Amino acid sequence: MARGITRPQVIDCAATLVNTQGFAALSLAQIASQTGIKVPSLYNYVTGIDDVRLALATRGAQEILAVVVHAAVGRAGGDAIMAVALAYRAYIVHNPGVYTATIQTNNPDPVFQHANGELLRVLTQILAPYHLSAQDLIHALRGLRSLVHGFATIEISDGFGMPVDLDVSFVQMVQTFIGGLTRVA
Amino acid sequence: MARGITRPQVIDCAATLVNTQGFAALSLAQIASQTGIKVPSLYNYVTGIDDVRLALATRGAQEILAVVVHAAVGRAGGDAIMAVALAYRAYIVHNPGVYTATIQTNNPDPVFQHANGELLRVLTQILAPYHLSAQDLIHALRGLRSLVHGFATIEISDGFGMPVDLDVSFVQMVQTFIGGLTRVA
DNA sequence: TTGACAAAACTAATATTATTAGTTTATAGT
DNA sequence: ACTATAAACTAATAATATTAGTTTTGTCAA
Repeated sequence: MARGITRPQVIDCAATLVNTQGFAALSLAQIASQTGIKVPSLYNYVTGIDDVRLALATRGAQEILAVVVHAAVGRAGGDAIMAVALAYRAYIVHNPGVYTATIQTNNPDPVFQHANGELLRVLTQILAPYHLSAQDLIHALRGLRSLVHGFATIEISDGFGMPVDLDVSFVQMVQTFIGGLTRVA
Repeated sequence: MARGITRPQVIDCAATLVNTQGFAALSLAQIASQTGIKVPSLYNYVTGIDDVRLALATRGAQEILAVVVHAAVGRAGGDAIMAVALAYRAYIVHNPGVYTATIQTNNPDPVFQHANGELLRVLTQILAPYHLSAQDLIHALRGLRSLVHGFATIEISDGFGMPVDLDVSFVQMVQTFIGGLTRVA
């Protein structure tokens, strides 16, 4: 009986599980087997399988915020948008399972909400130089999120069949978006 | 014992189920209860729950192809792109469960593959007037798919919090994409 | 009309998962 | 050393998918 497990360890275990085996492969049995305790003992750390999923979602939101902030510092304008988009996409591609958890049905956890709010704030700041109206700012935020989310989720589900460089496709798409911003502004 | 059930009826039932209750709510128990037969009897029509999911995916691919073709006929250029994008998005919003099935892990069903291939062909045809290079064509196809897929999936997961008209955001995003095409060409 | 055959339903049983209840064990503080 | 608590455990239950084997039902030919 492996005494001394912690909740973060359980969520860590779940994260590597979903990232390697896919979100659907998540089960308490898998986590228990990996952490060396029996399934019911997991209830000392989580309230159930849904709690694990929500914890993964919260972790994803925090990690995304971190990489986006890291990409944004010291950059401005289109340069910043491109860096953020690339970082965002890279996170999704390298953490497909956790990202899937992050976009599943809504998460009431205040930590999750806060991370998402901060993300929105950062993206808003990046778009500030374009002096968009309040309406156009919202349209632009939606567009940017759709772009990156759409591309990356198709990418991780292997939806792009063709053998043409994905990086080029992505950069070109984001550049078109940036171009559209300057025209609107 | 409700004799005379057919496989299409089973899949119909599954479709309305996932569209109303969400993809995760799909179960043989639900289908059985709706169709009036017992769970094991469903195995006369499907090989298991995964078969149901694949059938939903195939149906989704066919229906998307249909609405896209319908939107494309008689239009050209940016007009056609906008119409197709709007139709594609409308399908997703009105059939969120089936669409979720469609984008789940890859489907070997030749009917599914054929529908997807045809969809690609239609989109390619719509982009023909822009005289893109083979590479740029692929980039453009990826961009268009990412745009629509990303926006609609965020929309159906309630990811756009703000009370600003979604239609306007979508149209503006697609217009930016169209503008980018003419500049590349 | 009846009897055979096949299709389509059924019951029963098994394995897996999540969950709850109640019990034991280990550890930390007095 | 004793005790209180945290953290593990076993056992049991409910829901799911699946398989095996059985009964019912409808059709078609003798």
